[in-house]
Amino acid sequence: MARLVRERSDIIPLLGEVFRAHGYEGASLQVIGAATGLGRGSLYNFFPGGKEEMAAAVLADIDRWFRDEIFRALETAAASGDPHRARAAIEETAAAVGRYFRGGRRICLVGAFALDGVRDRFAAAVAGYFAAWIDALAAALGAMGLAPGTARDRAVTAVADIQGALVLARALDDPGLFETRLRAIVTSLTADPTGVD
Amino acid sequence: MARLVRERSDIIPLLGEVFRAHGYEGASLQVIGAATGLGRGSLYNFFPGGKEEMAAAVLADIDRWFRDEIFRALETAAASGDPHRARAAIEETAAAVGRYFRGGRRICLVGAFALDGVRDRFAAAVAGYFAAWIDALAAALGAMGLAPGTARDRAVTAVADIQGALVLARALDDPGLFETRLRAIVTSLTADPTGVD
DNA sequence: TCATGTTTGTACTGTTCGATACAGACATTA
DNA sequence: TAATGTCTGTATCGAACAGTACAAACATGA
Repeated sequence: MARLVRERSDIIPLLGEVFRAHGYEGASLQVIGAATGLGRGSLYNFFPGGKEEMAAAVLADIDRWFRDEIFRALETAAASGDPHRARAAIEETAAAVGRYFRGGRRICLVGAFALDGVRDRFAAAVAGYFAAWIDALAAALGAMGLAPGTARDRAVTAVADIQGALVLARALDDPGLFETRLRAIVTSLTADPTGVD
Repeated sequence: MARLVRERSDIIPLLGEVFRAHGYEGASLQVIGAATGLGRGSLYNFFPGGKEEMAAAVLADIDRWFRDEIFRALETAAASGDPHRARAAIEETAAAVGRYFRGGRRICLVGAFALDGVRDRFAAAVAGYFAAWIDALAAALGAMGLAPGTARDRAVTAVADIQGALVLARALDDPGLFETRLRAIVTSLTADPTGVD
């Protein structure tokens, strides 16, 4: 049993950047090979299911990262029942999200897939990612004292607005727009949650 | 000079729906042919530049529609200097935008292209579309009494948020989410603009 | 050093891609 | 009806596509 010279997990982030740069259909095996430094043989060794398995692995990796770094922190803070911890978690995870998207220079691959023609093929992964994000954020907002319905509405709004900021920042080629918007989104999310604070 | 049996302009909306459904790369000439009922010969007769010219024509058509139906109404109302006309124009054009996007069942092709790998090829058209939208909306908000900087910030926010609502509605396969968000966006846009109203 | 199973590059498969060539069908004008 | 120029379907092109086959190269454990 020889040890793996290169780990499958080392390749997935590279694949993610390739799909971000070229889209699913635009990321040919030639492009993927050039970006990863792997030949077809290696790629099919790691991903027998071909490009579809590569994209699924990338989506799963993104999902795992957000669960570990964002959603869990929000839910842990929410479970504590401490409004201040919940608020702090929202602010800290928002900063982490800002770093993840490279201050607007990186798009959300899940959002891009949602608008792409391949949406149907990955519909479950796409929907699950956003649903988990909304659930985690709503839990934290609930711990801050908001009514469940209000918390959910605000969570949906915040997640949607982040996506919109990424779209517009990319469209106008203005990453700063994303950072400005992200700050405003967090501010409106954490400011005066109960109306009586 | 024989009369055109089929107009080029009749085909462009069909092309738009094909690109929406399959993405740029995913919309092969075979798919395009099936959707339009035209053979390769006809398609290249109307669009000698091939698929890239088709997509450019679609983007130009979308741009023209928004200029005619949305931006002009906003700017005309803004030019009147009447705050009530400006506010009414914002509400009316928002309703028109909602109808355009079929209540969240239709994506924004320009936004989708912004996130796609073909972004660079159509960067000017994509940026121009959103810049014009922001300018028109900012003008109307200015006529409502907002300071230029505030008006622009709110316009950027509204346009971004609409895009985000479209992304999330698509991702969660929940068109109603778009309609709810659109109403909220308009409300926050037109409510208490000056802070002293 | 040898045996074992994994990883890798190369060559190749059939298919589909965007694009072209072109002859015939067509509507309109003369 | 004949001439004219536009439109359209089919056949076909070379290139690129996703995916397969397979033998050499490799790291490891014995």
